[in-house]
Amino acid sequence: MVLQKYTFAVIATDVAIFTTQDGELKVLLIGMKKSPYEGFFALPGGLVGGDESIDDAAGRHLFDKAGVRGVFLEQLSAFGEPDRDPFGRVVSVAYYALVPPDAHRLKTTKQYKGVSWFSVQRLPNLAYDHKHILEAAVARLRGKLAYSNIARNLLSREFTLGEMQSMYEIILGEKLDKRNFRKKMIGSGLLTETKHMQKGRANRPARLYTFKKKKMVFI
Amino acid sequence: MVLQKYTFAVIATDVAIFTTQDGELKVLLIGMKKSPYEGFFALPGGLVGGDESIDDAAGRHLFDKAGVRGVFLEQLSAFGEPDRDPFGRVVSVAYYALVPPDAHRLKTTKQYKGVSWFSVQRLPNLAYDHKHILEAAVARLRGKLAYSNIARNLLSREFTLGEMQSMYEIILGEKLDKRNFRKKMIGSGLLTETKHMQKGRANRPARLYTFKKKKMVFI
DNA sequence: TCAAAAGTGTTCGTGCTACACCCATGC
DNA sequence: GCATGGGTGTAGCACGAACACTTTTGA
Repeated sequence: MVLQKYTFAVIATDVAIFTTQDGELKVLLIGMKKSPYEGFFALPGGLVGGDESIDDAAGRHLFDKAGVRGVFLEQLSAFGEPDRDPFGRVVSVAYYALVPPDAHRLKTTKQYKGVSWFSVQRLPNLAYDHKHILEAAVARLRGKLAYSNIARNLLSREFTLGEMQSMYEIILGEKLDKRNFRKKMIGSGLLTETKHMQKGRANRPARLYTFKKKKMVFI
Repeated sequence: MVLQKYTFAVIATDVAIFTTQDGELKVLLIGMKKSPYEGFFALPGGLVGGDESIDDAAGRHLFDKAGVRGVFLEQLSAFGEPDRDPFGRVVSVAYYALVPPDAHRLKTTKQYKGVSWFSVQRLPNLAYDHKHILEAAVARLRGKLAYSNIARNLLSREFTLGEMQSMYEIILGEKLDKRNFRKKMIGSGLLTETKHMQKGRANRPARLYTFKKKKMVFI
């Protein structure tokens, strides 16, 4: 059990950025070009600056890659197997972020070339231990949905109960009963009914709701 | 937002080791002798070796300081504020561990000089950001108690339902109803009734129970 | 008029809560 | 015999689950 006096490591953050789109839970991935991972995809992330907190670094990488700020961002776990990165000893502190579906215009802009959304059901090959990280992130998200209101971070400012329900169904991977869902959500006291109605759809217009408070509430 | 190409940091682990004793939740702390923290106490921990995973390092420090192996040990979070350690850039990956009350004989042995248990209700001054880490650990423990069976890791192999209930009360910080608690625990199917009875106490002997399975079950 | 999603109540079972008294032992 | 913790049942309530039809719009 002999140790060198000090072992230094590079500190990185990787961020699993989730959104819902087309009835699926999607995560942002970046195509890699460098050996030994050409053709693989990776979670956005990068190094932590020398005078920067890890949280700040995660927020910075989130903004650089997804162009969003001020969204839900929470630490998942640190990943530090000695051989997780062929480059050398890199400890990654993983985060997950939730962005509403109307915030990601990134697919069209040039800055985000090589960046795209993938359904978590159909993932490409992932570099490093990112498959492992992503599985942990999805599990955490699914678990937290049950007893918190983090779901709000995946919805637009105004949303219909139908949209909200389908978002829950996407993440949980199961169908929910419409009447029970509406009863529970309206009864939770976290939503405000607006005066606006959804428009321009070939069906009865749905009422739009907003969340009451900015801050997170754990139900 | 200019970054040096690589920023290196020292990787450490800190472990909040909990047990229950004398009706209180206790945590293991080490008295410090070196400036600028002489007179302060710190969570046991230390550096991660160059070829060692962070999990392994946490287990090693747990064994070195508390003399126990194979107990519950789970990562809490990484703490990486740039100024959290006056020594330099040290990123700490914090863990929490649960040890049964009959496993800690350490107070008497010489090897563990300067190491002692403190009630989480009456903490001494803590070095670094260890107050912050410890608060996070207690909150996690309290939260997990509600929906998992991690409590088993704080009990001896055979235990009475009274001991179990008082352990829950210690951690949750509230009184529980005896009949409801017993009903719920027996009904959970996680316990096995043994043929042994508690002995040598000035009251009616209590039946001893064990846990059914080795592996963790989330109820 | 048709397709599509919105909207709406009731019943049943389960699980949580509150609550008080007798029992077995050591001293 | 007394102090101490062990051991037991029931009633009320809240909550979740199951379940089907009418309404409103655009095409």
